Amino acid sequence: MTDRRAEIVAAALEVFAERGYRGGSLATVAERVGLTQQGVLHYFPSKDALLTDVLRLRDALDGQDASGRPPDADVPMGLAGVESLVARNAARPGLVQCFTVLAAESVTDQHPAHDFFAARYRTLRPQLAEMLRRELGDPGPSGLSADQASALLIAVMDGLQQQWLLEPGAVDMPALVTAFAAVLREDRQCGGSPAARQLPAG
Amino acid sequence: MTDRRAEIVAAALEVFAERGYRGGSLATVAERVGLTQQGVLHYFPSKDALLTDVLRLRDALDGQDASGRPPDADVPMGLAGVESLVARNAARPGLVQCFTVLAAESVTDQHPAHDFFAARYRTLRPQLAEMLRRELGDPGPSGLSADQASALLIAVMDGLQQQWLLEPGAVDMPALVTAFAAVLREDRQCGGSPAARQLPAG
DNA sequence: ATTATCTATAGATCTATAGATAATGC
DNA sequence: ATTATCTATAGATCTATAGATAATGC
Repeated sequence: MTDRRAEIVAAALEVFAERGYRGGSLATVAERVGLTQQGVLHYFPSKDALLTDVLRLRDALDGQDASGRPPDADVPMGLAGVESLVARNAARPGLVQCFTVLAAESVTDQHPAHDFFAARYRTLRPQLAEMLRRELGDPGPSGLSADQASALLIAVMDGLQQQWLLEPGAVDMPALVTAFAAVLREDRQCGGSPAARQLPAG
Repeated sequence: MTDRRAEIVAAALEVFAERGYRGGSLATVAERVGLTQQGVLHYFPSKDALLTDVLRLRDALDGQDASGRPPDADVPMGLAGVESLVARNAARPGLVQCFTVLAAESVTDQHPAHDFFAARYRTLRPQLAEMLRRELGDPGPSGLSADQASALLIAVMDGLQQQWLLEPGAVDMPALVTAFAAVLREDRQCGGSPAARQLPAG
């Protein structure tokens, strides 16, 4: 059954979040779904194959936006969509932890997720840059080029996750991403004096 | 000899960078310094103790600024100092990788570096915030509070490292950090029209 | 005496393969 | 027949302890 496979992938996502890929064992995954380690290997030919499906699941979950729209909708995510994605992630610490831990682990030697994450960032940077270009111009009101703003926005999201996972109460991820987005949009007073306020021409 | 200890710690930093803490073995560290695994354990009572010294070394290396000033100088690092630290780190991928990999791994269950990294961020955020408050005011010219700018600046540095480690040629860390710092300082045109440019009162 | 190393080894793991057994679906 | 699951087990690791041996420093 595909049910069983999905159950195993969900358990593996948890286990990899808690211990990383190298530190998480098939036996632990098996235990959570009430199987032996060999039972898990009936559904996946290897631990690597299981990881591949976990990464696929993560993408699928992330692709759904708040309204539950399918991941491959014709309308791509805007800056507001990024903000709402972060808000949603703040309620899914397990998913965030899995992503953060595996992404960092993937930079290590011969890690099976290396190509996945390299491709993900290589794709995501120009995609977000294109979105920013469309919404804010290039350079945007902040003075950053769309390419710069894209790399920085991704960095902000990843970096805040790291801090948030270590001390959830100390870091308000959605508020900080929104504050950063506001800086990119420059919707704030200009020059420090309220009287001097000028709205961008766009 | 303390020489030997330092040699072992340096090798361990490399190994943990390449494979993480859980994935890096004492045997690999030993091999690099021409000892057996038991020889390494003559100098460190456990793998954990070795990790503790690696984290200490990282702090020591980071504390030195470009001019080689000692880490506990009375004059704390300013925003320009952060920029030059990033520029220096861009030439030390091994050190950066060790930090990034261990920091992410430290959020996993019962990781021996958890408290180290939690304390590091808990300390660093208010320190950087205080620096930003002094240099840029609170809120700063970008409209961000010093606390927000501090968390975001740390996130930018950590997040860019992740992208840079996966594809070094695609991400110019120092330039991006400098661009972000420029946004915090708002040293760019205001409102889009050169004539309307206003310098902050500070 | 102390320090630096080594060999030997206990005791846990871990992944993956082989092959048995039971249940399900033609 | 195929699918799901288990037991058994090979073959690698890994950390840490015990205790031998050689070299160094009083």
